[in-house]
Amino acid sequence: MGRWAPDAALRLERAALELFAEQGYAATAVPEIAARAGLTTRTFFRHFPDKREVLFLYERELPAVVASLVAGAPAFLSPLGLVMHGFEAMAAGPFEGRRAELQARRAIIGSDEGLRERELLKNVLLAGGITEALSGQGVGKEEARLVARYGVLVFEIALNDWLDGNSDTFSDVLHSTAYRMGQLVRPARQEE
Amino acid sequence: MGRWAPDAALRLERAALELFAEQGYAATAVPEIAARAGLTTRTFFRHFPDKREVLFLYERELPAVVASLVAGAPAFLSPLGLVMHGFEAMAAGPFEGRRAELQARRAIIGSDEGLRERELLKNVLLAGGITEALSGQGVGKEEARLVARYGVLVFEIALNDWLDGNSDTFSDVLHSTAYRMGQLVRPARQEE
DNA sequence: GAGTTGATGACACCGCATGACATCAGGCGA
DNA sequence: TCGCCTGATGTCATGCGGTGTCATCAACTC
Repeated sequence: MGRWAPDAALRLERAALELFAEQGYAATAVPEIAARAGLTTRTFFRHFPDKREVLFLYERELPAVVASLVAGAPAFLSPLGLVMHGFEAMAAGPFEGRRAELQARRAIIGSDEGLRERELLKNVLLAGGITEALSGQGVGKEEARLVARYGVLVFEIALNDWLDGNSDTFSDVLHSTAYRMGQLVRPARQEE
Repeated sequence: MGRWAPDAALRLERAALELFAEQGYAATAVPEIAARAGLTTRTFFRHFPDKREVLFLYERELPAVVASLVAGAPAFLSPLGLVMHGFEAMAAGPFEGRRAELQARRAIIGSDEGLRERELLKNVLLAGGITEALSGQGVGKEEARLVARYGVLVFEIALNDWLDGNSDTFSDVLHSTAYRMGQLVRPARQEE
């Protein structure tokens, strides 16, 4: 390859993030983004199915990555343990260094209801990937479904809390969120 | 009142459901819906902020209803108990008789990704209403947030499972989902 | 060097959504 | 009774989002 710059999607993403930060998401038209990236509107929609999607390029591979982490987790862990193991690896790895970048993204997403919707859908898709990975680890389908959705909920809440603050480690927030959530779901007892 | 039929939104909803069932969501244009309801396109958008929203008219009051049920729940219950109490009342009340209707709606929603997104947003809004109700019951803010999101997740999964089947009661499905979920989050142990 | 491939450009087109102004029946006070 | 006000609706214009279709053209292949 060589005729076209190979990073069209990346250029579009950068241009979009800049423009959204400068003038807001709603006030930015797709032709503007494309122009700043040196491309046309039609090409934008070849790389992204719609305008919102350009904000989620960075997590396109997330389901597959988390799924592979779950697939590589110690087999002796409980289903939920497998999921949290995968998230721990994400928290300590790809996410830890990107707090500022993720905060900027979240500010944009928070400014538009349509973007929040899309983010929720992404979470469900993430849960879908995890469900498959759990099945591959021998977890039953129904169980996998429930655990994946629960795990993603914990991850989502922890991510937001982490981005709200400035000091804690994502791993720490994830841990404490998981613990607190567990306490609330099944308060400590002697029974069973 | 008398000059205009007072149920414009309802007529639009009915027309939309009919057309979506006949020819699909994407293949139905807003002017069609408006025409069948004896109104104009512009009026459609006065009653619904966008095309998708017409499918969620029925649950417009849901957050407030559940919130009031939570607010009226026995005070000795745990936070999660309060939420599940509210959902139980919904399951045994407004939802129980509407399985067919809800199945039809869900079939439409399932056919379009944008509609699924909107449904997810509705769930988050529902969680928001529950969070406030829990706060009013003396539950701490953070705790309320977590419990509300968890409860709504259980409700969402239970609702889908109930609509998948044909025999069980929604209350039963809700109960069993809550129980199974709890087991997965904190497997039975003697500790703590 | 001729054909093929694949990303892009150019153009037309439709549906969604909104702002602005007009319309008109009923309510209400003078 | 008259006339003003209110509020839901109609009408028109406009802009943006998204897609189908065909043309273009550099690189690769044989």
